[in-house]
Amino acid sequence: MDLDGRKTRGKQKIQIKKIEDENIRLITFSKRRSGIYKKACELSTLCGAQIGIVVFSPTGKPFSFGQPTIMAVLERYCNRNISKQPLDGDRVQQILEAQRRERIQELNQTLDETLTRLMDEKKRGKSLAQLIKETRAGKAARGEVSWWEAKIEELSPPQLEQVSESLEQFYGDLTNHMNQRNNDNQNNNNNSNIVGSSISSWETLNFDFNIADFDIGSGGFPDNWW
Amino acid sequence: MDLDGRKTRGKQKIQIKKIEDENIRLITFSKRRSGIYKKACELSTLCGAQIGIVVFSPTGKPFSFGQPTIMAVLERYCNRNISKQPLDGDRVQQILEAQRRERIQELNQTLDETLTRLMDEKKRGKSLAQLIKETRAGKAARGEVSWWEAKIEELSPPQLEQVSESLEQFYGDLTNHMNQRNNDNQNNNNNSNIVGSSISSWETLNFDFNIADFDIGSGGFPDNWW
DNA sequence: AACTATTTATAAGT
DNA sequence: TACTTATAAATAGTT
Repeated sequence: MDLDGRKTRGKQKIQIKKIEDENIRLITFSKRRSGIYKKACELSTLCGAQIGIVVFSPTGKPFSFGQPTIMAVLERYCNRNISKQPLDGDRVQQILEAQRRERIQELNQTLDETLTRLMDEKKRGKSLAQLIKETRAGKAARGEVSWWEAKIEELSPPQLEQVSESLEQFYGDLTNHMNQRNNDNQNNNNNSNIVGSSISSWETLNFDFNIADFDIGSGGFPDNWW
Repeated sequence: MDLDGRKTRGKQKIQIKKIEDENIRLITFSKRRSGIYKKACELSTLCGAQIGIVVFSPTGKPFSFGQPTIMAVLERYCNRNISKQPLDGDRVQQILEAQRRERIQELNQTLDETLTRLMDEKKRGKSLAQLIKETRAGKAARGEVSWWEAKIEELSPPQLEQVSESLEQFYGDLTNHMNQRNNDNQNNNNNSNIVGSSISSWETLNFDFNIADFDIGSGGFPDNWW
């Protein structure tokens, strides 16, 4: 490495992708976590903003930063300012659970209705493929959006929200399905236990980018665009 | 202000203390919040770390960033806090966590690489449709699975978990992206206040069932086919 | 942890 | 809100 005179090569540009070397990864994690904390602290001071950060290391160890405290920020975020006790993860957890369940339940109902309608049509002898096409066409005609055909940039914020919710539902249902086949994941530390769902037998499900709509702007995209 | 020839004075050093001018404070908040999100995103990608950030603006508006989603991170964090689990089990837990994240990261890396390659090829004038088909064919030949073409029933539980996680990531990115465009959705009872994302240039993204794969077996399909 | 040469973030201006 | 510019700050690779 020809440094001709210089002591080091200084900071080198790196690609934003997973660091394969475990040692370097851990060091980088440490350095950058500190950097983010510092930025968070400055933001808080400069702007009088509360901020909370939770981060899990590559080995799964939890870290957090909070101004004034992580729990104060999380509780405020969860709309329960229980200003007395700054420590009650249980409470936060309960609120999160409740909110999520509510949302998922709503979404499942919507899905149920849609599918019930499809099944009714099916009994009248139409092919499913045809029905799905029609459903999609109908939605399009009414300006509605199905999560599987969202054109992100063209959507209004409310529509985006619909897409987002549908995706969440889809995710919840997938998780549910997964746990049906796989009833030995009783770890109490992850999000595997989502409510009962309308979906109980996906045959085959296939996603596909609609290529025509996937065009890229002239400027390329940043390192971390995904 | 004597700039003698220079167009601006560039970045000036500032004291880290509360910015009194309200306009500047708000602008600074916005810029620095974005900066922190970007750092968080990079940390996540580089190190395979989950990270969640909650921040309240000077005016009290909540914002958040999450990888894969703010809720997932907070739930994970809170679960850990409430379950003062056996300490020796803790170590095992960490290892399992780490392994799980490895798989997820691999999957996402594959997706990254695929999409990066697609973008590169696109610049060289090939149609994206053709390229994605080729990519999918290649993966199929190697027995690999992309989340957008998962055939649920054929997947092993670990694979299902990968798909699930990728979907969650996708959902998180979508939500982040969505709120980047939509910073006036302040309903404090849902996940609407998320901003900043790893995704910064989805032009248009489109999902589509691949109808051919969506066919039903000869005997029709069960009551609860979905 | 410390050191530097670079890259990256950003304050101020437009 | 987005872009520009010059400078301050963060950090990759190394010791």
